[in-house]
Amino acid sequence: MTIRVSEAEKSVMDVLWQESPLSSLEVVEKLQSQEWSEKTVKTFLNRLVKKGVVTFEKDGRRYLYSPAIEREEFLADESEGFLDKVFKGNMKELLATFVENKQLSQDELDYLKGLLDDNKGDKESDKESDKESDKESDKESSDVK
Amino acid sequence: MTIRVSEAEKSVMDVLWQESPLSSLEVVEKLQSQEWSEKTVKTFLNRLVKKGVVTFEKDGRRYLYSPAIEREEFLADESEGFLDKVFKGNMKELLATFVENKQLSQDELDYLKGLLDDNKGDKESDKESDKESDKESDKESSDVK
DNA sequence: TTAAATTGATTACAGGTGTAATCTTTAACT
DNA sequence: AGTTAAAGATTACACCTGTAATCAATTTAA
Repeated sequence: MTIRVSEAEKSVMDVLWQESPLSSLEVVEKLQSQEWSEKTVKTFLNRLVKKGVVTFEKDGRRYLYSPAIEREEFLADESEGFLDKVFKGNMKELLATFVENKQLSQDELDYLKGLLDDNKGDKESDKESDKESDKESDKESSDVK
Repeated sequence: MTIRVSEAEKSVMDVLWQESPLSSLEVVEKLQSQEWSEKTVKTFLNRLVKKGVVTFEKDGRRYLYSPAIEREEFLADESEGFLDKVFKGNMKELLATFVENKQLSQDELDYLKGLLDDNKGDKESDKESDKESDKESDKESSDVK
């Protein structure tokens, strides 16, 4: 089940999630830091298309690529898998590991507390909203799906 | 980075972390749910030893295996990697994904709040691991890959 | 003491992944 | 229209992983 996307391929997905559609060369450019040959990146794009997580539309001789799955959905999937595989589903232990090991910043702490409050109040409702990641300082109402 | 332990190998580590030392057959037993042949499990033990994350002592004809790394250390490593690779280091987004997607139980929420309070008290001091500290540094550069 | 059984070591093999190079097609230039 | 250069498709190849089977050494049973 759940889509299998390798590490390197994830990097490619990340650039497409940032902006799309993009030609293969544009993707290559955005991945300069990885020092991958253009050929390598094209291989990844190819594999991603085969896996059905990236689509493309023709534009003359070249393709313009776009993600076929949403980032949030993907992250949720990955997180679920990580929780199960590494922490055997023990959410408390996972949280403890992150909180204790990473020494959260005050900002992150506040953010998290906000999340908790929302979450608690939310316990019964079921709403739809749209947020974008990264909200500095105080947060108000950011909840997703 | 550092230690690379595959999924299947992690399952083996899990049983050794639960109890050790164990003979290969005891490990196989504890992994019945996985429906792996005894041969398969032995392969994993072998690879884990080669990777330096499991040690053994001879007991007559057979080996008794034990983890060579601590579970907490391993979890921290994995978590760090997950944060970086999947969330590109964005801790807030990671937390949000877990909290929002998993609908934490009241129990988990309380637990997390407790963690946060502890963590906050820590905010100015500069100490290391306070929790379950049984820190015996057996620095043995056993690293693969 | 030999044979049998058990245990770890070695080998196998296909599918995924990182990392490309080469092949093929076709838009584009002369 | 023919040639070419660029884009995607195909092929390559070694290492990792899942999943074992077979080999070899050695303990134990006959």
